[in-house]
Amino acid sequence: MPTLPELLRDHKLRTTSSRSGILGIFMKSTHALSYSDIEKEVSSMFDRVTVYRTLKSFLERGVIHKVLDDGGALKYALCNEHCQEEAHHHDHVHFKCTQCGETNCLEEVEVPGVKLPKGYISEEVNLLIRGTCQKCQ
Amino acid sequence: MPTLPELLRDHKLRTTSSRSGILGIFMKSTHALSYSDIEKEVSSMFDRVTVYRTLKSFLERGVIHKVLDDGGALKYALCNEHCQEEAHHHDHVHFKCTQCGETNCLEEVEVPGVKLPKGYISEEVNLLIRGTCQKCQ
DNA sequence: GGTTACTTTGCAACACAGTTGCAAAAAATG
DNA sequence: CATTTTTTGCAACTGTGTTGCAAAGTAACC
Repeated sequence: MPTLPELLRDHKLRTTSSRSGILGIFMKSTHALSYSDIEKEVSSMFDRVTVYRTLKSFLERGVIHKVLDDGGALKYALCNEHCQEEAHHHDHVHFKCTQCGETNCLEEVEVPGVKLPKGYISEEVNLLIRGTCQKCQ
Repeated sequence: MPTLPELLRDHKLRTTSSRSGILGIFMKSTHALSYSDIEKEVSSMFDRVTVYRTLKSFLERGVIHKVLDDGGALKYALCNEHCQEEAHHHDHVHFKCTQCGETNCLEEVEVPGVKLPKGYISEEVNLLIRGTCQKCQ
């Protein structure tokens, strides 16, 4: 498991205070974060635009990936070993709790193979399950 | 297959020109529609707010369902027999073409069963596959 | 058909997500 | 430490989606 500055260097990103700050938030979070989740923690330190541009850099370099949401705002989560640059399979299973609103990446659950009609070529599979999580019962 | 006014009546919605107009657009479309797709066609007839409120009514009464999108705007599509009020299983497989941007409901493809870790209770499963469609190769 | 009750519409205004251009500040490189 | 390149902050903007309120429309009943 690489350290924070290593993670930035590995993805060819300069170390700046906003990148360290925002990456740190991702590293200590157990669930996917929306822009506003991040804003809340860093609004006094960095400009809105900087937060968005930092997220964009992280996405482009494969540090984080998008997590779909049903209607609400897009969320973001750290990539694990399985979705790094080389392997890059980017198939994800996410669980959104309708009670607490948290979205978790379910690493344990494997994406089931889907047989597409002929002519369709799959690049990325995203499975979003809505329901109730352990904490909220 | 019910007619347009029947469809409205079946879902306990009054017949108004905006509902007829917008439902008509859904009925003749082969793919999921975003708000702006609809806006383009009806902006001269109805106010923005009316379009949003019509979509909201359709969602609440089960005429249409949300179609997830990766980052872009949310889309909407007509419910078929499988996702009507009673049965209401609401599990969907959608395919978004990264070339043309169109999103289709894949009725033929069945949602694969997913084994969740204990404690998670599933209510709705949404599978979004990104890739290239038949038309765009 | 006309009156009443209730729903829907349009307008104005707002909240939030996300983007772009540009000049100033901060990194990396020699 | 000077130069090049990247990153940041500010202002301004686009787009999605919502809310309050008064006016218009729909349905239902006499």
